[in-house]
Amino acid sequence: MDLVDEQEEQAVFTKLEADPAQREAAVLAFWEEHRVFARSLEQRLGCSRYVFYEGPPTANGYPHIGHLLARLEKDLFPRYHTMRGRYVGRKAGWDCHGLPVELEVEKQLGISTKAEIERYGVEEFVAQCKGSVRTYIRAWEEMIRRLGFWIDLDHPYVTYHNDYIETLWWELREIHARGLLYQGHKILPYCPRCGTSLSSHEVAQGYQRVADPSVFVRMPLANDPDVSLLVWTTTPWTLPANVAVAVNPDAPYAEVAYRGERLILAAARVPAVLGEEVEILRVFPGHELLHQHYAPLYRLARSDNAYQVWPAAFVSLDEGTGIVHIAPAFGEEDYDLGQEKGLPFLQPVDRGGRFTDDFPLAAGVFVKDADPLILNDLNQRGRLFREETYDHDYPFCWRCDTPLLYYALDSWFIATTKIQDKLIEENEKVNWHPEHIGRGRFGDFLSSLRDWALSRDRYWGTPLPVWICATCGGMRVVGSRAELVAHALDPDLARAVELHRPYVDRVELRCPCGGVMRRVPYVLDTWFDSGSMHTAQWHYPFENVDQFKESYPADFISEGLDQTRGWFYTMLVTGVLLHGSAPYRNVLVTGLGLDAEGQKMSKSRGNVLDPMPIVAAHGADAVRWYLASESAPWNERRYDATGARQARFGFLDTVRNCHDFLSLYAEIDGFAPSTPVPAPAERPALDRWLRSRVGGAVERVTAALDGYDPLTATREISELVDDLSNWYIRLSRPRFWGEGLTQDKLCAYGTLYGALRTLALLLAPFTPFLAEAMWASLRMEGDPDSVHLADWPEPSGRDPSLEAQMARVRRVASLALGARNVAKVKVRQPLPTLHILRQGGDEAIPDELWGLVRDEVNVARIVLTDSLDPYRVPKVTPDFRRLGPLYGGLLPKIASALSQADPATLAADLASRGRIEVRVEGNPVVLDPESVKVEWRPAEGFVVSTGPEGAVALDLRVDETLRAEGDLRELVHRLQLARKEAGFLVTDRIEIGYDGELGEIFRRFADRIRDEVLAVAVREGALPDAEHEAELEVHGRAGQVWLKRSGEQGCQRSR
RNA sequence: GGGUCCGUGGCUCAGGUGGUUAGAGCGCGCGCCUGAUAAGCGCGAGGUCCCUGGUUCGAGUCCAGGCGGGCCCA
Repeated sequence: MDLVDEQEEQAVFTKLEADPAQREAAVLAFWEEHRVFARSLEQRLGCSRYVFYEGPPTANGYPHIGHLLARLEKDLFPRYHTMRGRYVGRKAGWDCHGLPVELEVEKQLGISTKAEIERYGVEEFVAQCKGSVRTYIRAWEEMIRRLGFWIDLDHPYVTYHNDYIETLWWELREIHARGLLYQGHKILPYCPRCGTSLSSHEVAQGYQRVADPSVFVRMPLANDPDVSLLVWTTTPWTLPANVAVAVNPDAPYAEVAYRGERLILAAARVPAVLGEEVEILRVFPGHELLHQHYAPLYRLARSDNAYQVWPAAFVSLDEGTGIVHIAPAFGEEDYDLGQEKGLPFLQPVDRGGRFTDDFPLAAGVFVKDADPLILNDLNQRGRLFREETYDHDYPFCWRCDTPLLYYALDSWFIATTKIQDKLIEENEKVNWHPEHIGRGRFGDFLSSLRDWALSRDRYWGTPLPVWICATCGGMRVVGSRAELVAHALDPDLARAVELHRPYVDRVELRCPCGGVMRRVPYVLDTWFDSGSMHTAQWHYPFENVDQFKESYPADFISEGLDQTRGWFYTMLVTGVLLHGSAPYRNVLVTGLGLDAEGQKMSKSRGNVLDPMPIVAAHGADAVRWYLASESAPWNERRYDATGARQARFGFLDTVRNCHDFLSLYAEIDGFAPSTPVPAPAERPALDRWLRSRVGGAVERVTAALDGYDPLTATREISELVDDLSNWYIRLSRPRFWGEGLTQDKLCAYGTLYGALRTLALLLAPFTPFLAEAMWASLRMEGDPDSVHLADWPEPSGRDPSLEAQMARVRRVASLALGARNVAKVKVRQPLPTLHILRQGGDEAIPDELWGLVRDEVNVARIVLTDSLDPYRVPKVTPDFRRLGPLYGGLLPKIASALSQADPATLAADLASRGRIEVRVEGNPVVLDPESVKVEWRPAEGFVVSTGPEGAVALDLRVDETLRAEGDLRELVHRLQLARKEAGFLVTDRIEIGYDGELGEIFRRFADRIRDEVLAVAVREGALPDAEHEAELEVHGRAGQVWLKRSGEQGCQRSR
């Protein structure tokens, strides 16, 4: 199927392919063959830009349905703004470096430690990383193409390419030039499995709730061993490295007697830790404890300075004992205190997280596994006071799930804290959707910034471009390939070298002092890669200076909520550092994907839903529409496979049916887009209404998309389609049935055609395939060959008062059909009158609109009335619960009196005088409205339907004329069914023979029957050569009919 | 412990600035229609709007507290 008529002849409407897979395959081929994406860009060259940045997928796993939502937004808005006349460049990108990729390769190779990687060979390992990345990129490309996500996959930025890395080097030299790059020895979260530190935004990805030990130990005072300091920790494995304890010097501490021993702890903590069963011996300020020595748990430190009490501001009185265990190697505050007080630094744990021989009790044991050994030992030695468990959140490695340890490490940092104010200021200019992310989650993060720990002790990443002189210690941050070559001992090597480990490590530089400089062994936090794409995607400043300048900052980015601390953050930092302003203006945050049980979808949990089978079954449009229309983008959502199914059958197929309805009749009538039709203002009210209705939808969809609210946009489109299908087309069907292109029919064609055209345009960003297929059918000469090359529609033809009147008329029709339903009277049976309770504005509604109700409800006339009381009767009964206590035994008599009184009078009195009076045993009884219940029942021969939006009464009294009319319609219906059973075409002319009691109807309505069922002859008696024969019964009158096709077939078609 | 979002019929979700009888789709039940027909339409059942207080003539909506869940941070 080719979507375009190559001869550029008058386009002819075609039924749309019903199978989504085939339809979309044809559209994809069309896009490919006619370079539609490229042309959608080319035709906007020179127009104002709408700048989009692609957040690069991490090429270390297959895409799942949770990734689709952000991808959809990233396609939808660029498509929309392209149609609005902007140039929306969309460079794809791939995030290729980092631990995740190394981890994948480790798994494939069946290894898990850095030592094994070294043995395997870094060169080969890095090559494997590259290969792994390519595999996943291909899978992503396939998904992106199939879903109709338009992004330039042929010219992506790739974070492992030399050019990309060169820009990153340039950035680091800039940062260094401003004095913001430094090397520090800090306590950092460290993954012992991966053998590297993590930055705060990485740590943020991996908190889990776990039960850890909560341990109290005794530290007997050196000068009074009968008294022990009570110390609390949740990490028993750090106790061997204890070198001090800290107290709050200004807080009161207590010495207490507890079960025969004497303990010291913060007075405020006594009740929580020791309960009631305690005797307070004395209370004294914390500073009295300062410099007291205590007996260590393990004497690993030899210094005299060890094992005494120090003051510290961070000591909390909200938990623990107010006496804090200090191990400088394992905590940031501990480390700082150690530096300040010159405490010994014990590090009995190696880089793999195992105790060293310095601590023989658990040498070689992973620290977390050593907890029981240590606790058991302390218990035996009488130092363990209490052991409990404690539920809290503890950070785990975001990729390999190993518990992180806090470790003193050498690392390179960017001093983000120095630009904190600027970051906050720039963030305030960003338009966040939803708004609360920007000030809440993200704003909070910015106000509690730490310096960015940039270096990683790994292999597959951007090499940190820092060379250090072995002789003088001098340092150079290399900012370009040229600079590398200029200072290299071997310039040829430097010119050709791949900017990766281990190759780049072989490049040595000459130091001004004459010494040799070697590169430090680190690679960068991979977030620095993706976070720099605003600049590095262009290889700026080495190339594309103009490109860069025209596309900074982005007008629009959209990624998942989990990128708050990831890409959103690192982009902001690098953008502000290098260019002095936020790199994006509008951020649309998408919610997380959960599985059907509400669990976060993630590769490690194994609960990911592969979108491709769903796409194969229901189509990309169905998945897209489902994602866009289900909920606000930022809501987290549970995915289930039925969503796309519903979108397909509930929405897309309705759209398709609307289109196919047009094409069916247009083919019969030979209507084409170029066929002249009456001007919109000349058309019937129904047509003018639809035009206004479409114009309103255009207005509202446009406003919603301008406000980054795709949910409202889809809702507007859904309602439009519903109105189109269930009101306009339904009511207009008879207009298409008659023969020939009458004026009215031309009006209907023109209107329906125009509505479908606009609908295709509105749908284009959301369901680009269906929109394209519709456009291929609907486009006229001079139109672009793709809907995606067309301009977004302008609202036109608005007539708000007509829309309001139509809304009113529809509600009346709905009430009336409800009434028929209650009365169980088929719509085929005409009824005499519909009485409508008058509302404000009803007088102004033209009869043309009421006529639609008349036809829809099948009544002879419509009457507006100020009261429905003539068509219903009240029934007044006492409120037994209320009156019982008052009247007791008299109540049944009151009830009987009420039932005998004239109900209409009672109701009228109640309404006009607010009370009613009945006589019971000769005495008057007065009842107020609260004492009675009034139920309304329809009067004999009527049915009344009321709702919040109005009320109608339907007269069910059918006279002989109407009865006969009903018979006719029933008979015609049966004959049409018989035609269909016989397998005749809709346009076939037939002959009919009849026999039996039915003859009465045939004789009375012979002409009308002929017209309705396209019969050329109707006569009594069997047709000898009948093609079809049927027994029929209409309202008790039985008979037989014979059908055959006549010679003059398909005259309508042949015209 | 802090921040933030969410908690509305069986399911998935809407419900600006508080205002009659709280909606939609799907599912379910009952019908209608039959020249869009492996389509179309209507009606109905089904809800303590998480809980408790408060403000108000009036609270799903505003305020406070709590409970449950998600995410993020300590």
